[in-house]
Amino acid sequence: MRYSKQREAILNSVLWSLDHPTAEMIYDYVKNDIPNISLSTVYRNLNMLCDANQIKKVIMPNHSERFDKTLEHHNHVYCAKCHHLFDIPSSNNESINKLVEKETGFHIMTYDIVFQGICNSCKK
Amino acid sequence: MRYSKQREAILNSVLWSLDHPTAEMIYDYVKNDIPNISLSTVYRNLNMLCDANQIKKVIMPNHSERFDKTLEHHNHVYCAKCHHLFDIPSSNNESINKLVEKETGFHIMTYDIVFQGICNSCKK
DNA sequence: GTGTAAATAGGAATTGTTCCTATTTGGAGG
DNA sequence: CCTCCAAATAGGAACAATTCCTATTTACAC
Repeated sequence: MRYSKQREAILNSVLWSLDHPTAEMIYDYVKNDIPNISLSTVYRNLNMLCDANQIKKVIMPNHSERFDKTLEHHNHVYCAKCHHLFDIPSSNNESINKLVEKETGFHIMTYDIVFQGICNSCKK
Repeated sequence: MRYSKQREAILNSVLWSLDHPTAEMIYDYVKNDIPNISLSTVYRNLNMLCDANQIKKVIMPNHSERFDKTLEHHNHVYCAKCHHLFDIPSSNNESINKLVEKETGFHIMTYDIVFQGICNSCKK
């Protein structure tokens, strides 16, 4: 993978983000540095960085995909009100994979859990 | 909700299905009975039937949504090779909700788990 | 420097889903 | 049985998210 300043900026915007940005958010942010970057460049590089295991894609049912700098497998909880996505550090990934493998006979490659609810600050 | 033969056919196609059909699959199937049914009618009715708790929508990260005749909350395992989606009957939904509520302070409304891997028959 | 494969910009195309509007239909009340 | 009207439909346009296409630019090996 050859160097490009676009990809560097895209990677940095994910690494520096305190959130789980969408491609659109990354696009808007990187445009400050590289005003004529194109959205397809953002998508292409996000996917390349995922393939290269430098970032992770977070599945978001019925919403656009989000990107995550945290590489370890973990789950997320999504606030139906403020639309923020929060991490849940998870411990026993191996065992849940094994459990499902035993139940189904599948070879499990990956899994994702997205909880949905109302977050603490939205409850008030 | 007033009767319509379109909705009846759509509901039946989900109830009779041995799979987790997509809207497109249901559309193709129902067209046998009602050749000039429109895809928007299929989508509208699938959503109405979900709202009326007669069927369930299954979230499918990066794929089109699927529909399920089984109303109890349960998880799914998706074969990355043959693209079939299988049920995993799950038992302790309450406890996993409570656990996440304790960890995050959220009020959890719902959650979905989709495992991905290679199914038994695709392994061969 | 030069050549070339890889990367980009910009926009078109695709996919999945929802929305819009004129027309049709279920079914309640006469 | 009719009549009426709100609800449902067909058909296609619109939309949102993402991927694809192509001519141009760029990183970097030699």
